[in-house]
Amino acid sequence: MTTKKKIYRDTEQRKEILDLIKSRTDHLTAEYIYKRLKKKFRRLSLGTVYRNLKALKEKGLVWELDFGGGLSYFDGLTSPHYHFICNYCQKVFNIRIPAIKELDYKVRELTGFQVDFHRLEFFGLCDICKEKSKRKK
Amino acid sequence: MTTKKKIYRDTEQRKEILDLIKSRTDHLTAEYIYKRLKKKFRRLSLGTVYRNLKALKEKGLVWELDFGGGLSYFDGLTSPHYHFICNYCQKVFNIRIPAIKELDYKVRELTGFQVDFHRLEFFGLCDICKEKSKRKK
DNA sequence: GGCTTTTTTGAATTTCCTTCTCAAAAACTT
DNA sequence: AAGTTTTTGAGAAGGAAATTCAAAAAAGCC
Repeated sequence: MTTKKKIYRDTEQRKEILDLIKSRTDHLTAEYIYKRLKKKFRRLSLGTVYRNLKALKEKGLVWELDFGGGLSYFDGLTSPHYHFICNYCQKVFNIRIPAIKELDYKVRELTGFQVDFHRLEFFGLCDICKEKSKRKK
Repeated sequence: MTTKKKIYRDTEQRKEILDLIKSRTDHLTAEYIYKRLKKKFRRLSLGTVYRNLKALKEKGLVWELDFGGGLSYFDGLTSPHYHFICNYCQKVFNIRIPAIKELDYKVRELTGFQVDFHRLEFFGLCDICKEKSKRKK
């Protein structure tokens, strides 16, 4: 089984998708990216967006985030970090705590498994939604 | 906006789905539960399984786990705990470390958000798959 | 126990997100 | 510039979960 190295070509579409994701700190869905870039590439297709997101993910240039609910979000921040998801507005925020490697060691001790990495997501209310819910009471 | 309390009736199907999940420490998909119980209820439909899983989740009797990949797993262990997913066999294991509340406090300090809970998942190779990959080298 | 009301079921259909197919277009190679 | 391989757009296909609706089952009531 020889793993043939996949060669990626440079296309305008791929470049723009990456630029859009990297230009933002929030997290975009394929659908959103499609709608945004449709203005520039009038013949863009959704399939192309999905294909490129997959390619960019394979190259390690973006992260795919899946918090359940059947929707994927794409994150341009690819250094280890965690996420916060607002239970009210569903927005996703980057949490800049460096990855806590000790957690992996602990699980390795407990289970004997080979622990490579972990994912950590926080849930609650973001500052805006927190204010809103306060006013309602 | 008055939230009407949903009344759940006791049905054989619902009871058996819950019993099956609670009787196991591994994590079951809707499809698996359907196939298992189809033997007992010959006219069972997949829709019924999905409907009941949703109801049981709402009642807090089971957890729905979604690790990306578009498939949900159901967990009968509903006290706070973490998970380990084997990157090779895709099996999900319960990790019995008590929830680390300090993480939530830290994020609250950092962001000002209201942090209710977190989810923590570890990835790597389980003992069986670790052995297999060793032998292959 | 019967009778009424409300929920649940099975079966099929529908929705939603994502992947795939394939001919035409674009990007690399030499 | 010609040949080779990848990528594109458009639409079809896939797959998990949700939904629809008439019939069946459960709970409430007398």
